[in-house]
Order: sequence, then structure tokens, then C-alpha cells
Amino acid sequence: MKKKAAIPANNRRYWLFKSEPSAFGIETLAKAAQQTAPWDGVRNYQARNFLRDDVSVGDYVFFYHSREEPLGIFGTMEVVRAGYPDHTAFDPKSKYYDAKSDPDNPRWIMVDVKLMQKFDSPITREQLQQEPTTAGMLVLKRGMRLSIQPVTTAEWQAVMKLVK
DNA sequence: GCCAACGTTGGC
DNA sequence: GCCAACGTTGGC
Repeated sequence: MKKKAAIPANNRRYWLFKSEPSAFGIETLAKAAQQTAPWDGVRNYQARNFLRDDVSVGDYVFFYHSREEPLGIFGTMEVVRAGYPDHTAFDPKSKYYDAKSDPDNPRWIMVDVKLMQKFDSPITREQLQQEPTTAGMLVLKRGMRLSIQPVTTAEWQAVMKLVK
């Protein structure tokens, strides 16, 4: 286990959210009204628990593109609304529909994010692997499927140093 | 497009 | 409550 990073004075936490750009990429967010959108469709309990219990307004988030080259971090977002029920689970027409999510006791949670910075060029997996600090990031671990991941302060700062 | 790794489901 | 079978994720 890694040592826990000290909690910054302002209490901000850092995260990495993963998405397939064919479904929802950084361009989608850039074009949204106020460059703000709900991060919906999370259907994994561990990720849901982070959204419900830990992700807070003012936290900073890396936007990571999976599945499609180039793989990597494309920009940063700020959390502008804390966890609330993911209503796509109640909509039978939604691809995220879940009949077992009861509106009176919602199973799935989403947060709203606002684009902060779209990088001129993404920080690729290869770059992350080459930097000692970022090489330990969860997203690089084999078999890591979690779509909402905590990022340490040191990792955040190390990634931002790579941004041109 | 392949397939290893993973999370979930369901029979027992 | 175990664990095999299944469906999905996501790097390669």
C-alpha cells in the first residue's frame, strides 16, 4: 500500500473519470451548454460508492479516453454538483436503464462536471508510464476496469507538469 | 478483432 | 455462501 497523501488545506480531492470517446468524449463535454454535463451511466458499485460518498463539489478530475487511440488524459474537469440519482436508470429507453433501480431508492448515482481545460495534446499512457510518479497510477494497472478512480495530489501535479 | 481480467449472476 | 458460467471492459 502506498502512503496516503496529505489532505490539502482546501480539502480538494482528485479523480480520474474514464469514458469511451465514442460514447462521451472530451469534445462532447466541450460542446455542452456551460461545458457542463452529468457523468451518467456508471453501473459499477465501487465507482458508484465513490460518486455517492467521496466526490465533492470543487474536486478536480482528469478526463481519460479509453478503448480508442490515443489512450490517455485529455483534459481536466471540476465537479460542480455532488452525487444525485442517475435518472437514466429509470428510463426504459436509455441504454443505461436498470429495472432494479427504484426511484424511491435509487441504485445509481451521478455527478455534474464542468470542463476546466482541454489539453492541446493528450497525456498518453506511454507518457504516464515513463514518469516515476505517474507510473503508479491506478489507470495503468493491468485489468483495471474501475471508471471512477482516486488520484493522489502528487499524481495530479506530476500529470499537470507534462501538460504543454 | 482478440482475449485476459474482471464483476455479476444464479444454481446448488 | 461457494464458485462456475457468463457478459463486459479495455489494452493490445
